[in-house]
Amino acid sequence: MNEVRTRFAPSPTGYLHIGGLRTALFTYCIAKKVGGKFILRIEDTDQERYVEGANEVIYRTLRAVGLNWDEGPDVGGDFGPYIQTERRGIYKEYAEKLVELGGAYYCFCDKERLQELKAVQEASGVNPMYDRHCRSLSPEEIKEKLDAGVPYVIRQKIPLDGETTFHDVLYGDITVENSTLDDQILLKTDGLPTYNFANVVDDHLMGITHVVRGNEYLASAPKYTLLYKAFGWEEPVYIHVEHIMRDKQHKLSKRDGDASYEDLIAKGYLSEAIVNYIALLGWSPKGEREIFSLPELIEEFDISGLSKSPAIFDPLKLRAINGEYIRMMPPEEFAKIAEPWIRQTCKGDFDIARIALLLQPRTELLSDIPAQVDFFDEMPDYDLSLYENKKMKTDRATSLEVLKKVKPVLENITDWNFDAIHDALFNLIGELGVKNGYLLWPLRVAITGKQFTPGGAIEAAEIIGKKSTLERLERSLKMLEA
RNA sequence: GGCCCGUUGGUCAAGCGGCUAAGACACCGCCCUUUCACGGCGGAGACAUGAGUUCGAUUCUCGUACGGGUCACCA
Repeated sequence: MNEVRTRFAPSPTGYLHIGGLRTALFTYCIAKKVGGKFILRIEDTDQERYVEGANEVIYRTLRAVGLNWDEGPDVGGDFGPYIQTERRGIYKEYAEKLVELGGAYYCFCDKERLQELKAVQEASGVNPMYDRHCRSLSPEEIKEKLDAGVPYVIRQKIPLDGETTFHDVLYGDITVENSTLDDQILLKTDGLPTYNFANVVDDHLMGITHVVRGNEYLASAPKYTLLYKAFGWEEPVYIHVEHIMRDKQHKLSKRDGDASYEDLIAKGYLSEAIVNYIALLGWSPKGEREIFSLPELIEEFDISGLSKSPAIFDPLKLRAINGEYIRMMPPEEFAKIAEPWIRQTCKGDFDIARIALLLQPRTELLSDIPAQVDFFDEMPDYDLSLYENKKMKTDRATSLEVLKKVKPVLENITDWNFDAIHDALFNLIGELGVKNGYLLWPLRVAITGKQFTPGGAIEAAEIIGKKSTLERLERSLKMLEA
């Protein structure tokens, strides 16, 4: 009856890929669904790839989406430290222990020898593998080299024959011949562990019960099983998830421009929509609903819904989900987040809340906004063909005629508001005995200069005000008369 | 190349031996409507392929094709 403990263990590269974020999300859900703990561990054993400030990117992103960790570098916990470089002594200790247990051995081969070996193997068409040169060194030889300070690594001692079965929740049992497994390096010359070793040690020491990780680790998984066996430790439950792809051939990568959470936010996607969408990539809920908040996701999440095949990232679907989230927002909240986007192309003194209200049902992506509101400040130049509309039965001549009649009606409105404009215009429509669109279509064109606008003629007139409406109308009238 | 894994409409996907093979996005049509959206209704579109097992295969087994992963003192 152990407590469920899961971890997200990113490397600080300064960039949180949405595939990684999705892994974190699944990991988080597994723990939270049963009231377990979610742990953050930084895997920074690669000194050469260290990036300044990268940890903050990870913290910031996870917090922004609501994946709060119970234990981690900055919040502490009983199983720390949670940054691998601060645990270096631990790995050395366990590597040496494994040597004693017979599961590992010292290796003094230098890189040159290894390189040569590899070259020869490749040339002869053999799979490159360490030739186990140091595996049979005598204790005396080892001691001698150690005392002499010869640089060394510690390698895993893979059984020479037999086979190893590794179990994954999604893939079931995967059995491989031990002879195909390399005596991989566990502890590097610099005293730091390799990923494969650090993972096993840390997961065990931190009491991790479930591991969700990318499919790229599936091939090395049997070596983990061997490591756990050699230590006499119990293996966690493993769940390997497939990659998020750009297309059938390529993984979604940094250079695609929308592979990271921050890229997406910059493009105007909502945090909640991103989380919701990526959850749906490679996982499917039981029912037909697909809009879930994070708490709902936790409730709904089930490992059995995970998929074994790669999923292509579809910006269009994300966009649609984003639109759903926008429509679900309280209008005031939408107005708040929309304002900076509106202000990009609409600087004038307008009723922003009113504009936001019109925008809300027609915005899927916040970055769509600027182009929608660029006519408020100033009417763009437009082509007179906009007046021609088959369905409204309008053309330049009918438009000119009707707009001439509209002008005095609008001039007579004293209290400029939606209802007043609406009533005045519909009065006129009644008098003329025409269809609404016959009058309203040309009017909208005349004062906005656009084919599509958020809202119709009345809304546009209301927002830009009486003075501007009449000026624009006058200008359009002149264009039509010319 | 060796080893491992995958393959249902354009995309995400449900399905777990018997179904007219769900649903969503995208697409098309209609309705609503002062444009565009929103909303509503409807439509087109899929089990990679060949054997085998079975009364019956999308579902199980094997082969083939295609795709991916992995073969580092990177994670």
